[in-house]
Amino acid sequence: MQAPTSPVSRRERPTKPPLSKEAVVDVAIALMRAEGLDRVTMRRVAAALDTGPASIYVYVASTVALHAEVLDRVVADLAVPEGGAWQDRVQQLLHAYGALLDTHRGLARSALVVRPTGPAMLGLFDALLGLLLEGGVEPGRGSWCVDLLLLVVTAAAAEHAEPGRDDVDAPGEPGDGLAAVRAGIAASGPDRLPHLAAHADVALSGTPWQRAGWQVQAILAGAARSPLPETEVRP
Amino acid sequence: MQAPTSPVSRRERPTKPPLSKEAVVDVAIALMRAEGLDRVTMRRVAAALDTGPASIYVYVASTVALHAEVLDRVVADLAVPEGGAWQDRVQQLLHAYGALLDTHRGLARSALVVRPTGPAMLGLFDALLGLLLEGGVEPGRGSWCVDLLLLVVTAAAAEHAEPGRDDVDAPGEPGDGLAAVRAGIAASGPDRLPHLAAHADVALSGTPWQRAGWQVQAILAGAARSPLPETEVRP
DNA sequence: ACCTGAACACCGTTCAAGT
DNA sequence: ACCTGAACACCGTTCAAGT
Repeated sequence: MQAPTSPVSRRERPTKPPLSKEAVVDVAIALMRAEGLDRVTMRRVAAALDTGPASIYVYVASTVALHAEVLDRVVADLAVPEGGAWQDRVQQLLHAYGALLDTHRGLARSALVVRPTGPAMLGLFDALLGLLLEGGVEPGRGSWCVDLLLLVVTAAAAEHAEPGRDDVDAPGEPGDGLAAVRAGIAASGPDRLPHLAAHADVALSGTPWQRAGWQVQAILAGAARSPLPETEVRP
Repeated sequence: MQAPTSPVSRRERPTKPPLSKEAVVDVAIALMRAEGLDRVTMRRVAAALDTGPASIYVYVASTVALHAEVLDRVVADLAVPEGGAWQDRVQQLLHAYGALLDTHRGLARSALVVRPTGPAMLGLFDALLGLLLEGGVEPGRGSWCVDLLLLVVTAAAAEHAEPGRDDVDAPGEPGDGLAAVRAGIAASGPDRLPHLAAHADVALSGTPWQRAGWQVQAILAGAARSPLPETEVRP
């Protein structure tokens, strides 16, 4: 059921490959689409390029740097929505970003951890900040708000990607976070978890995306009402 | 500069160790305090207990399960604040949780990824939910809000833990996210990142904790004003 | 029945040696 | 000068064999 070792093998490129940062990231993305980002390792990328792992370090500083590069390349495909109210455009852009993370296995988890600084990611940040400014949000608030919005969407995507890792889905197995929580509540009992036990149904309701949608709304609603702390600029 | 292979070696326990889930987690925590959670591996825990890695799998299902167990044990030390307004108590409890994540190297990053379901973590969730209910927040909103609050604090702790991994600190080095962002903005230029370039100072201001503090306030402010979507309970 | 030695199948990263 | 083979120092997990 598993493909042979090199999904991008010399069969696809009979001539010697040119070897460049671009080529490395290309191969990494192909590998990710085929098997998920956590199988995109220095050694596998090197193997797909018919060379040793040391060669990759000429173009990319580390494995996490490679993963960050992949994320940035993928994010570069996002387009800023044009029509409609600024809140709707924020929601559309965040939705598109979430969908992007969702279609590339393992990418969301990585994005949750890396704090990416590539040009495309900064472009996304800038676009969202622009929309908030358009909505009259003050720049300092706006930046922190964008931070938070991206975090929420990324976390939702990572959570949504949780269950079946390779298989279709494994109900009740480890990885089924919802069932684990339900079991945990039952195990502790209503004495130790009075509020959770009383409201378990509503507390565990909704998909990660529904939750994220509400959270985004709540953040936007709250941002306009919360003043910044004193410390605003640091030298 | 590096300690010998087993920080918890047979020198500390000259007699045969009893071997139990408790003992395994104890050793894991000791190892984490000494070297950080990402050095808490099955093999090292096994070595510290003078046995082979296979033995650990009798008590813990996997490495991430072990890390989750460590988190839960550490969180169990949190106490719910008693006096004051509910908002202040929420903030105090979140602050304590953040400080906890902050004092154990590598723990925040792990917490960001695992979605823990241990009794202590559920207890923290329950306590926060209780405080929101006390503040008149509706249970469904409250649960999603607690989710978001914990996410924000965890992400702040993970970000704060970024810079010097082993060394004191390495300014300008990879890992200095702030400098990387600044460099990225400069590299793209004000044409491609108009809003970020215009507001770079204020956008990059504040520590992760200051940012998280504001975000928590904004979330609490927004939660009271955002209605739930239609889907509330699922069977 | 319960535990574990040894093996399998991988990793990231470095550096001395080659072209 | 630039690239990389080979080595170093690890991993998680499994399973057949031991007690």
